[in-house]
Amino acid sequence: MQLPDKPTLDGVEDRWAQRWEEAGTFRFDRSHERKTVFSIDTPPPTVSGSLHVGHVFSYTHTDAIARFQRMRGREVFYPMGWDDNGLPTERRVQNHYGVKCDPSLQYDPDYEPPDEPPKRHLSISRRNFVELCGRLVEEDERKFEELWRRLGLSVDWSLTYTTIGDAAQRCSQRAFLRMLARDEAYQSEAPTLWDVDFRTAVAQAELEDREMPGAYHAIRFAHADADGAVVIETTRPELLPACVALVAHPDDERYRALFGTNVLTPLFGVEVPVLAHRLADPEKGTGIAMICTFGDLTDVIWWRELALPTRPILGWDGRMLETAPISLDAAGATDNWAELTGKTVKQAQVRITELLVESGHLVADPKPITHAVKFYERGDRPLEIVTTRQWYFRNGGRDEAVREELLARGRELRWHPEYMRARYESWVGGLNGDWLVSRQRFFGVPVPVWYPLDAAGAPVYDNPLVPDEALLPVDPSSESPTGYAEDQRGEPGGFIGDPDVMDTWATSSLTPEIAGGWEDDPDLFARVFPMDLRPQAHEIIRTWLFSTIVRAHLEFGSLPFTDASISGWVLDPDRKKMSKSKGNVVTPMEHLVKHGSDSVRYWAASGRPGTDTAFDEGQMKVGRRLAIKLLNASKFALGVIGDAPTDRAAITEPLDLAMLAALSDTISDCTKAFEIFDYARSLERAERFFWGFCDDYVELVKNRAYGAAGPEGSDSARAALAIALSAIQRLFAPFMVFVTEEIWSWWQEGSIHRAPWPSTEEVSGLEGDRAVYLVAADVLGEVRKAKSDAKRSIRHAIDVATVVDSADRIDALRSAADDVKEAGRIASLSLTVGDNYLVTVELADDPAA
RNA sequence: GGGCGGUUAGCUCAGGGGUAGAGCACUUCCUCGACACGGAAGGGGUCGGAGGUUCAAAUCCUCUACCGCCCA
Repeated sequence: MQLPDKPTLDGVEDRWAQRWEEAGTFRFDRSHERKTVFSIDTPPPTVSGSLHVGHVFSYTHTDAIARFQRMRGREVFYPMGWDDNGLPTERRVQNHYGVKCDPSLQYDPDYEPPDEPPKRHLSISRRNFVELCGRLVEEDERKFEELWRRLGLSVDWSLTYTTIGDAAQRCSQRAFLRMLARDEAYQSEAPTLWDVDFRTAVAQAELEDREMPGAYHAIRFAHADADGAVVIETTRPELLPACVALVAHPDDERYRALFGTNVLTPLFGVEVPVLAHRLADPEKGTGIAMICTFGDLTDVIWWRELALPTRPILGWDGRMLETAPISLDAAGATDNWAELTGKTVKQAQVRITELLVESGHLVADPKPITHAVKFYERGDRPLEIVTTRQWYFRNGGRDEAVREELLARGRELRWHPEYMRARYESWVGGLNGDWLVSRQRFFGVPVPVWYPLDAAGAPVYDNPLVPDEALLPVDPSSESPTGYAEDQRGEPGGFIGDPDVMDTWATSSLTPEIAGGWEDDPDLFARVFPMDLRPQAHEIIRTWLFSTIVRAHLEFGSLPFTDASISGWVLDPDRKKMSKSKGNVVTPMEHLVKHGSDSVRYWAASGRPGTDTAFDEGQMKVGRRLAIKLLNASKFALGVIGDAPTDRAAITEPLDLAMLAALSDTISDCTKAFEIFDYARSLERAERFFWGFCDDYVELVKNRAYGAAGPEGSDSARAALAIALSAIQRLFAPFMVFVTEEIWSWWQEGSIHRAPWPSTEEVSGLEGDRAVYLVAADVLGEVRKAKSDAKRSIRHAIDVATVVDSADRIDALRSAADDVKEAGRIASLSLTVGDNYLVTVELADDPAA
């Protein structure tokens, strides 16, 4: 045993992180069978910028569970992944280097970005752009790894994967091709939600509603074959040239007579029908609406169900097209159209409103309103709807049977906490279409198909050319399909590559398959899949969790993991969600340095599963205090235990046996809590026992342990202390990973993180009457209180202490009377049976008597 | 509009039929053979509100208010 003179927390993080790496403490041993493995489907953090304290929070929860399982004897498969593919990285690269991607440019192998990002972004080729993305994410990933190591995550760093790496691309493309072969992936040319800034399609899962100001514009449409007019109200007058019909509710008496008649659009004089449809809301505006292709998702439904023509007016860049989709024969129509072309939606709205005023078609001033508008969650402007060819995965959004199967998977999965299941169910229940997976972006996994070109040079989309799985990953924009030469690219009779990449979720929904080496390493895959645990935050249940279940269900007919543990958010001290835009984001490293990693972990582990938790430095200080207490209490207890061997058979004192009974209860509580992934409860139980152990038990027995009552009493106390201390250190090991390793190293061989989790077996047969510990602690507390009330030192001697209590408790106390007297410096202890618990104390005149 | 969670001490939160708890903050005291990066003690709450079940409700049930989130 080697005890430091002055124990300290200084430097424990660096010292032990390095030892763990050298010793391979957390290396996954793949020789274990599936049933002894505990595999974790780690969330790959998005590598675009910096980690924030919310990451530290949730990853600490997972790490505590990983360490518990490891100590319980499971071989833990705990990889780290980096989600580097996708838009966040592209955006970061654009800003960091001041560049933008132009796929029409040629690759420059010697390209170097400017030292200072220029104000006006430089256009570079797709391949150069992707290379810059790769360079930047490598830097970010190094910083992330440094932080994770400092935090003490027990990750096996040799298993690290990235979502843009070859293995992930191969996995993602393979899964795509298999879905294509099973007709679970398909193409469709259809109206699609579109972000005009990113110029890409967006999926339902990536939408959010934002309350935005708008205005109802009341616009008069003249009847085509009769006098008079009908007034509609719209928030989007700029879509007037895209109008294909007016619509009212079939039961709406006001408009019934108009159904089947035609009206003329103002400014453009296009004849459109007045139709009936149940989705027209009589309460909204004037109760009659114009249908445009396309203003919103209801327009899409109307367009489809009423079989209306398509009149697109918006380009992919969100500006009004050059070519009108309508005849411009009507008077003034050509001029009016010319006023709009090239304008953004916003500019067009202003101009068309002016034109409507001039022409007298705007019947009232616009009425300002606030309404929910759909945005891409990362976007800055409202989504538009444009018609494009896209790839979709069937996810139950259009198929009731598949939806039911996925709901059944949600019920099969064990959720922690249980109530999070409701989020999954409401999301799956509300799906309104299949999963749109193609993105018109660059830094992602390419859609692995080509299209043959017919004799006229037009792509034959119905007959895509697919690569052999052995050739994956492929990049169709730089590689040619089997049977074609590169010089046939773009030529009639040749081919073109699909220019799109897949949605980042289309790849990250395969993290269990990527990390587990699906098809690349079948032996590994069989040992880790389905995973035992998916830890993640609640905000991505609809995206990551759901999509992962979809993929595993379709590919394997199983869940991708059996348990999901859902972490909450970190809120700022005012209980607001932390976000970059609010400027209240806390960067973790400074707190790891300031308070110590164990202290920050303690704060994180105090957050109950699923519960949003306020960022609280106070709680970190408590963690710091706990770490120091562990240090000092261990040093002291080990000093008392000494180098002489201890023998559990020597534990005969009732107080020692009572303490061990309480320890047994604690071990049992902590274990049960961890088994249901309630790390916070486990920590709280361990902590409660530990403080009582220090305040009461150690105080009660230290004199006896030093030999005040002879060798037998000392041996009993020393052996009990050794058993308890060992268990305490291990109970805290999943949380206070550095300090527990430190104190374990003073007297034990090997890492505490590979030591067995405490078991009630360790104290079996040693559980005495719990009441002895309880009563002794109660009385000692009364004695302390008496001294404190009298403003005397805790060491002040007592002439006589009298305890009145029930017969049972007096009996229990009698068996620990000598320890109570020693700890309280009580000369005479008088025990009386009575109805009302009472402790009275007579302080000695001489404090040291 | 439907659903989920929350409301307990000044603050942050635990507890989930049997005497209201912890930490922080506050007050007072204590250097005592681990611990001043400490320790002890104390003050402080009609457990959001109203009904109900029960010998007994912070806890179970119903309604309700407010906060947050999910979905439409």
